[in-house]
Amino acid sequence: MPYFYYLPEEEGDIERVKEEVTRNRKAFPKVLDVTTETKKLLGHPRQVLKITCTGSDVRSAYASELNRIFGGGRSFEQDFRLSVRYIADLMLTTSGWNECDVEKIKVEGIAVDRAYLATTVPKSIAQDDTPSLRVLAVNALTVGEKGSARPESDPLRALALLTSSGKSAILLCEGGDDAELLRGFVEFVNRSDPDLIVGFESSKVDWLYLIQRAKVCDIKLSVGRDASEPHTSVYGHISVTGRANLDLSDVAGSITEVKVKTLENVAKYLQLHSANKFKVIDEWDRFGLWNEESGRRKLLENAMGMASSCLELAQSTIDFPIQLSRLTGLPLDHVVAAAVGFRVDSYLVIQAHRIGELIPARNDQPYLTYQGALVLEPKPGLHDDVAVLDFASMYPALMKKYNLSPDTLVQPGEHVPDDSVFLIPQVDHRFRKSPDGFYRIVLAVLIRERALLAKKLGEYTADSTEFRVLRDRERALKVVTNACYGYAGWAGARWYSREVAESAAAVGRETITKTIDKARSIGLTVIYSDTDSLFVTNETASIDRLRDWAKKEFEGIEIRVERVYSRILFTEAMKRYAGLLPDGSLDKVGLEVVRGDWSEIARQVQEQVLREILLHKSPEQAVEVVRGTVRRLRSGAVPLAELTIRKTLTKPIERYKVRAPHVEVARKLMKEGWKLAVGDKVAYVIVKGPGSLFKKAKPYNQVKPDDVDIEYYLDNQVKPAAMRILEVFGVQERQLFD
DNA sequence: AAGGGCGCACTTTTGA
DNA sequence: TCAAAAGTGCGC
Repeated sequence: MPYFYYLPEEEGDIERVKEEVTRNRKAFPKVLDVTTETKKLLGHPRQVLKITCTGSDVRSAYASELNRIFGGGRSFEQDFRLSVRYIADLMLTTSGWNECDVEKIKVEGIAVDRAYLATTVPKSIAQDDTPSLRVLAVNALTVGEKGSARPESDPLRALALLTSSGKSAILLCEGGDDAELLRGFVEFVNRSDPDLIVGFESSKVDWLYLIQRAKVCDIKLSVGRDASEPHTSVYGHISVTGRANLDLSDVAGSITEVKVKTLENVAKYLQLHSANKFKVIDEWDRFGLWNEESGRRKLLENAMGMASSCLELAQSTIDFPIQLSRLTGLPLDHVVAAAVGFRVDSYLVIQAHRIGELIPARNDQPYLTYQGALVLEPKPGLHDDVAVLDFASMYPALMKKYNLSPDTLVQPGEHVPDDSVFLIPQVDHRFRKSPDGFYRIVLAVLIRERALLAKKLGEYTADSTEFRVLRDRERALKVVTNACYGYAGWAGARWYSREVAESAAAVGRETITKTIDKARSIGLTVIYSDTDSLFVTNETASIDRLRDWAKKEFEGIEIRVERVYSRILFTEAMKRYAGLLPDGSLDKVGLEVVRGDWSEIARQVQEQVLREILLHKSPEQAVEVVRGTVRRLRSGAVPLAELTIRKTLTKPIERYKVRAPHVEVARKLMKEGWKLAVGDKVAYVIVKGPGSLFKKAKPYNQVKPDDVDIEYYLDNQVKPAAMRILEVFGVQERQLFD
């Protein structure tokens, strides 16, 4: 049954409140039971009332009513969804196994193999295997005559469907009526009865379109296991009852190596077999293709190729979200859609419940910034044989070590013995050494579990199923552990504490500063440092000494050699460098070449320059390479695709205060009927013409090769990308041009 | 019905 | 003409 907690302002009031809630049936008609319980509020035991109701919808109203009558009291957990309540109370495993006694029953209208009535309370059991799940991949083809397709008037042209058991269908809309297509979709889903439904950007594109079209055609999109229709739910995802509907672009979002996150790019990066079976075809090219036979065939083949890639992507990546779901207690479809902060939040809620803590509501606090990490100015130039040392999980380790937590924070002015607290340098916050704070309790569990898993991993070979399960579980633990620091500093967090985050950053700075000083004092050259890492000359004896020193000095926080560069190049800029790894590959950090907002031609030329420099130490050759690119550009031989610049719309178009090129292009496209939303990338090319740059930016598909402003690309793309590196070697700009 | 933190580099626009 | 502000995307 739904319940919430009420903590009166004065402890003595508890009986009075209890009496009121029990007797006043007029104000609290749906109260079922009231009991007194001992819970903890930030570690302090408190007597609270547990008020059980007959409906979940009245809890918030009753909580406010109590506040109105008694004033000053606080209520807790009145906004919990019942499903969350159930999972937390029974400590059930999400996306895992739980056990209970059952009786077989018959139910109507629910598409399941068998139905049982639980006769005992379910209990989580230690069983790790994942059953094989039926997967359905969906890809919708929309075509708009002028601009983006509009669900109010444009029918859904086709729908590619493919299941893990190999059934496939392309549902086509002939003429203007897609009602038959929609009915076919509902039938296909129900016949194949998938556990997972997957797509790419499906919550933003495919489902929205399907739902809208179903409304227009007055068709019930009964694809849930209870024949219900899809509905929008938390974290902006689309929920299908009884099935997990996953938008795989959420999974792809965490792959930082892929800059433009199209299905095509993700599939290629992951080397999926299906990667070459399709190409993402831009919206504006579709209308032309759709209206001629070979084009239409291509579009349909492509749609099926995308569905097959979605299926493969789901099968190859689903294990990690499953482990993340188990760890955080969020259902699979929620955990995929939820941002990092909400994953941590859910994990903490369950842990808090486990130790009897009252769970505060999420409420947006006023936002205060604080000083963060330390970055050292690099020593510019080429360096041979450089080791990168770093502290493993520095912030969580420090939060645990110094017991940084809202419940251990000593208020300013509060008198406590100096030796009973950790005094944090620079920021002067104090934290009690005991008892263990909430973050310490939670982080200790996370860190211990992870160490255990790492050990267990060694017992299996890398190709075994067990290994993969354990590795994904370890990754889930890592993600949640490392996000705790950011979570603590997030104003929307339930356990938000600027002091905690600020202190973690401060002890982080202290730790790395001490280590830098020590490294220098024992003769290591420190070339660069950022947050928790140290780039030093690779002298193993001294590094071992530093490691031993750190082990003693920081007890429990270890330095490891993360990697060694045979050769590394720094400019004067922080957070930007490139290194040569022993296997001959280049590691590029922060430079234009890894940024998504530079043209391909600029990135290419920088990559080539870096190669010449790092592999052959030859600025002269590098200059030749750039000159070659300059000639190619001038001759008009560089295709438009390499000149396209992409920038993201980070807010609604009307909120922009500045006429930036990508914003202007977005405005133009929207006027022409294209749909653009926050998060979309705008692709443009700079063309010849007078005036500011924003006047010369054109949508890349509307540009003819002769229009391109080659001078812009020479001066503002190729030159800066190349000179960023070459200026370190004294190369002059004019050497790049004739 | 939502999206962890700060530090830094860099381009382009804006406004004096 | 120039510094500040806006905007983006990166590193950790």
